[in-house]
Amino acid sequence: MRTISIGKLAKEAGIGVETVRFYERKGLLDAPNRKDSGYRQYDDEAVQRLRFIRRAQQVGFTLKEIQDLLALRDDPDARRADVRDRATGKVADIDAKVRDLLAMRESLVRLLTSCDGDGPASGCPIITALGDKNGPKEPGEMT
Amino acid sequence: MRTISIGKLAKEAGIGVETVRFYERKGLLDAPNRKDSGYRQYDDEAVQRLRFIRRAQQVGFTLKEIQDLLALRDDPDARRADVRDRATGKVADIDAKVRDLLAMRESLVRLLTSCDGDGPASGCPIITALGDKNGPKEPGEMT
DNA sequence: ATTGACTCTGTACCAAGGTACGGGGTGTAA
DNA sequence: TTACACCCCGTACCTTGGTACAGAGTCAAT
Repeated sequence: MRTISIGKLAKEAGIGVETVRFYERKGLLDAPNRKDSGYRQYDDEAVQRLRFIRRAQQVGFTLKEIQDLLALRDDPDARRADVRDRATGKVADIDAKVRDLLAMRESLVRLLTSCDGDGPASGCPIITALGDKNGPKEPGEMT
Repeated sequence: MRTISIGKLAKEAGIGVETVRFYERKGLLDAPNRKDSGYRQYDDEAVQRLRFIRRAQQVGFTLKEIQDLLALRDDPDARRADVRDRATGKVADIDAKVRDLLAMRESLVRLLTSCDGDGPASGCPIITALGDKNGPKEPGEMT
C-alpha cells in the first residue's frame, strides 16, 4: 500500500496542507503514522476521508456534524436511520434559512418599490422606513 | 431635551449595553457627550440610530453596510439612487445565498431518496455517495 | 555537498458580531 | 451612610473554518 505525504494528500483532496493539520487538530482526521523524521504518512483511506468531508460540506454540514457522520460511518452499531436523521435535519435547517432569507427579501423588495430613486438620500423612503419606530414591515396591517 | 444613560439607551433599543459600546468602537454610533463623571449621555437621536441599525440587520445588511447606509443618510449630497443600489445589491446577495441553499437541499433530498433507512450505517447510500470520488451529485448523468 | 522544496511545531491572526470580566468609580434612595 | 445598581476602561473570549507565520529540520535531485 502506498503512503503519501501531507502535501500529496492535500493536493489529492483539493485542500491546503494547513487545513489537513487543522482537521487533525479538530479530530476529523486521525493522527497518522509518522516516519522517523516525524513526517506524517497517509494512505488512500485518508484521501477518501477528506473527500467525504469536502462533499459533506458542499451539502451544508458543519465540521462538527461531519465528525458525527464519520463516527456513524465507522460505528458498526449505527443504523442507516441515524444517517437519514442527520440528512433530514439538515434539510430542515436549510429550509429555515431559506425562509429567513426570503422574508428579508420580501421586506427589501417592499422597500424598493417605495423609493423611485430621485432626490436626496436623507428623505429616501427606504432610509426613513428603516429608522421608523415600527420597522420596515408595515406594522398595523394585520389588525 | 432629555438625556439618557447607556443602560436606558440599550433597553430602549432592545440591545445590550456592551453592544452599544461595541457599536461606538466600530464607528456605527458617534461618541456621545459625557457627564463630568465620564458617563455617556445619549439623546433620542441615538435611540433612532440604534433602531435603524437593528432594522437594517433584520433585512440582511452587515454592520459595515449599515455604516455606509447611515453615511448616505447623513450626507446631503447622497442620492436616493445610492440607497436603492445598496438595497438591490442586497437582494442579489440574498438570491445568491438562496440559490446555494436550494442546490444543497436538492443534493440532500436526492441522497435521502436513495436510502431506505434499513441496515447498518456503514453501507448507507448517503454515506457511500458522500465518500465517492465523484461526490453526491450523480456524475455522468448529463452526457 | 548543496540547493530548493517540503515538513515539523506552536502560535497568532482573519471575518462578524458580539459577550464577559476584572477592578475600579458613581448615583441614588432609604 | 451604606447598600446596590449602574457606569467606566481595557482586554480577553466566543463561534466557524480556516490561513499565516517563524524557526527549525528533512528529502531528493544535481
